[in-house]
Amino acid sequence: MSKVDKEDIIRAAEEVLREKGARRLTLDAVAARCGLSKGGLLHHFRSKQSLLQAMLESAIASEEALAAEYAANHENSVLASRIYSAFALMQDEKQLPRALIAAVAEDPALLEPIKAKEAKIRATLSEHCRDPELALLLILATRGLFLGRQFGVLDPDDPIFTQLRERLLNLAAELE
Amino acid sequence: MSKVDKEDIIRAAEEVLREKGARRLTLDAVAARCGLSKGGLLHHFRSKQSLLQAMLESAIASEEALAAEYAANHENSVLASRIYSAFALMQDEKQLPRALIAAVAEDPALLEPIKAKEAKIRATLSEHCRDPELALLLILATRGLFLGRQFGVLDPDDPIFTQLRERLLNLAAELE
DNA sequence: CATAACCGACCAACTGGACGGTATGTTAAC
DNA sequence: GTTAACATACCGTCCAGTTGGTCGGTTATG
Repeated sequence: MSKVDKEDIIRAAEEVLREKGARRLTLDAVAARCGLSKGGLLHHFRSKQSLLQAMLESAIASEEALAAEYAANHENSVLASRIYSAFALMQDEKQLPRALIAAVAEDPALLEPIKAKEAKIRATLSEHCRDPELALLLILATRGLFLGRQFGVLDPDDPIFTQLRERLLNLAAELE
Repeated sequence: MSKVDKEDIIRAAEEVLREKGARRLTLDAVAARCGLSKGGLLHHFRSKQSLLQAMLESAIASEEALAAEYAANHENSVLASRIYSAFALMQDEKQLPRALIAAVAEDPALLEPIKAKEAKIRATLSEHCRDPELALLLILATRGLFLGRQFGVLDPDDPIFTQLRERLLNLAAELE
C-alpha cells in the first residue's frame, strides 16, 4: 500500500466533493477514498474543519502560483495573470477548488482568508490599471464563469470557456 | 395562531440559511423558525429535497418577475433586464436566494432547473444582442457579484455594488 | 337541524442511520 | 523503546423521516 500524505487526502476530499456534493463530504468517505481508515485520516487532520481549511489553503496556493508564473512571463499583467490563473485552475480537474462550496456549507467563517485575498487583489488593481472599475468587472466575469463551472451550472466542455478566455485576456491587455 | 403556508416556510428556511449556514439548515430549525412542529412542516413538504426545490423555484420565479417588470418598462432590454433583476434580488434581504448554496450542498442535481434557465437566457442573448459574447460577459460579471455577496466574500455595503450596477447597465444599453 | 363521516393541518414521540470524534490497539522505522 | 503512521471499535449527537394521534372545520345524510 502506497503511503498517503496530506496532499493525497486533499485530492481525495476534492473528488468526494465533486462526486457526491458537499453534504456527503464526510470523513468516512474521504478516508475510504484514499484507502485509509478514519483514524488514519484524523491522524493527518485533527478535525473536519482543519481538513477544509487545508483544502482552501491548497486552492489559494495553487491560484497564487499560477498567477505568479504568468506574471513572471508577461510585463504589466496584474489583471491578466488573475484571469489566466482562474482559467488554469478551472481546467485542472484534479485540483478543483470545490473546497469553496464545502466551506460555505460547513462554516462561512472559513472564507475569511478568501475575503482577505480578494481585498488585496482589488487594491492592486486600483494601483495598476487605468480603469479599475472595468478591471474588477473582468475579474468578476471570470469568477462568474469559475463558479458556474464549479456549481455544475455550466457544461465544462462549453466552448464559451475558451472564447471568453481569449476575450477577457484581450480586454485585460488594453487596461494595463 | 396564524396559519402557516408554503411561502412562510420558504421564508423561514431562507432565514435559517442566512443565519446558520447551509450545514445547519435542518427541518427542525425551519419548523421552529415558523412555529411549526417537524411533522407539520413535513405535511407541507414531503421531504427536505422538496423544500429545497421549492426554495429554488421561488428564487427563480422572483428573478423572472423582476426581469419581466423591467423589460415591460424598457424597450430592447433583454440583457439589461437580467442585470437589473440580479441586482434587485441581491438587495432584497428578505428573499435572498441562498437556496443555491443549500441546494448545491445537499444535491447538485437540484440545480438542473437553473442550468436550463441559463441556457434559455443565453439563447435569447444571442438573438437580440449585437455582441452576444460581450453580453454574456456582462451577465457573468453580474453573477460574480451576486455569488460573491451570497457567499459572504463581498461586503454587502461595498460601494462597488452601486458603481458596477450603473456601469453594467450602461454597457448593456450599448449592446441592444 | 343534528350528527355522522371525513379531511386538512398540525403535533409529540420515536426510529434508524449517519457522522464527527475518541480511545485503544498494532506495526514498523529509526 | 520511542515515535509516526496507521487500524478497529466505539460513543454521543444530530437529523430526516415515520407513526399515530388531536382538533377544528366542512360536507353529506337522515
